[in-house]
Amino acid sequence: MDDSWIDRFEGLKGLPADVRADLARGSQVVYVPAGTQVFAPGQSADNLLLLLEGSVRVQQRSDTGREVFLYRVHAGESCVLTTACMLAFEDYSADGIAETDVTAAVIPRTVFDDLVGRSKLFRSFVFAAYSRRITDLFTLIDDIVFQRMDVRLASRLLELADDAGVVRATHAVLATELGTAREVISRTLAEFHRRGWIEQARGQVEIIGREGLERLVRAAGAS
Amino acid sequence: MDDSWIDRFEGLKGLPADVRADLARGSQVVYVPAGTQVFAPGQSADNLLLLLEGSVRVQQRSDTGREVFLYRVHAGESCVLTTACMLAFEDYSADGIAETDVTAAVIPRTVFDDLVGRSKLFRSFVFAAYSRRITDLFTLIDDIVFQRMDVRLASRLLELADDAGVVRATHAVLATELGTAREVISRTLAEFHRRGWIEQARGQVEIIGREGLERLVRAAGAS
DNA sequence: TTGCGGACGGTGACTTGGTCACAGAGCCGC
DNA sequence: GCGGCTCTGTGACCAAGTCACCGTCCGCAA
Repeated sequence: MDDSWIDRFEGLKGLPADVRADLARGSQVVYVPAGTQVFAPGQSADNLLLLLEGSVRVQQRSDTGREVFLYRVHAGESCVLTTACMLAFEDYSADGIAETDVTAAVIPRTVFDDLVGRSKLFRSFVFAAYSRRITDLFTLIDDIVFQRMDVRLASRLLELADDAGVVRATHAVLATELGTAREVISRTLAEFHRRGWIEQARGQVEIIGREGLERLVRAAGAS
Repeated sequence: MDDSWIDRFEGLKGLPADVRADLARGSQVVYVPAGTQVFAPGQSADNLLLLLEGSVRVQQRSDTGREVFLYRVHAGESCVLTTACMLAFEDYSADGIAETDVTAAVIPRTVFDDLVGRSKLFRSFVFAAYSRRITDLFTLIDDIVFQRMDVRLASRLLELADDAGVVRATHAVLATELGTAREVISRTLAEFHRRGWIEQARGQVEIIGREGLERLVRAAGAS
């Protein structure tokens, strides 16, 4: 039984041997190709996911058919918000979509519940994950309400850029990430380009004036 | 030892006698006058609050000094989001303010942790509370991003009105509730008045055309 | 009683952001 | 090289947030 993946999670390293063994035995490592819907609203979640590789985006579909990006789960993190709904036997109201190919450890409801009951350390792990997500949601709300779009876009570009400073995403994708309209992204990017901070091509943005973007973000004092 | 308050919580009624006794013994019922700051950012929460009477509003203070209303905790509910931060030993980033006089049961960290470990039912209670709050936050975000202000205001007025259809709140208060500016509230209320839905007086709004407001809310298909 | 200060509400001008409609430009398969 | 797709750009318009300022109401103290 391979349990080496457990060590990728900072909060789980110190698990006592018996708990660790039960976790390894009770869970299963799965592979999910990019684009898969990992969980969906109305489908009650029966498993806790711990991401080993890749990333999952979590978003809320609104009545009007539009979507808001809520947060992103990276490797080494857990999609912990589903657990509340899982244990409460309530339906989840958000979508989870694999952005890249994903490997994850799947922990069934019963195993999870047992571990939470038995191990204080596992409890801390779970609640710490909650804490982080919730704080994220709070700052998201704060951003949406008070932060200007250009600042939010600049900050997101810096975040999404690869080592070469290139962001591979269409305007439409960036728009849903920030919960705004495509046109707004187009206009703002045009402005960034006018200031010599970026170059644009179909489906990608290249950052050529990092300092300008960073100055803009800093001037607003956040994120 | 008076433990009758426990029965006010639907999810705790079925607790086994020993767990129930420990909960009653380990916790304490306190009285807090209106206006008290129940918890504050930067002050790590050491207790879980279960509200018996009154209500607490939870809001986030932003860097810019403004505030967003996040949610309201009513009697019979718990302020469960603090628990994550409590167990994770992280600082909470939101304010909690008693809107009315409040009586609440205070459960210290250690007792809470013990109960979560021991009782499956208590676990369900906690996670169900989480689930509800998180879903609330999701719909809040949804509202902020997609819903028109007039709809949100109408819906909030209906929610806050007492039996006589009167809402006691200044425009400024309504503004922070909805995360907008006072002027917007003033203008929107003026419009509602023009349509014969409300009467206004200093510090209060009287609903005289409930149907109009309800129709507006329904037409937008939400809340 | 009057007068003062502070809280509350109203308003106009302006900026930002979201919506709508549509047009052109790049990409791909056939 | 042609249709059909996706992606991007643009102008007009509306909704909402910001700024500046004023009038009004209320409580209170001289």
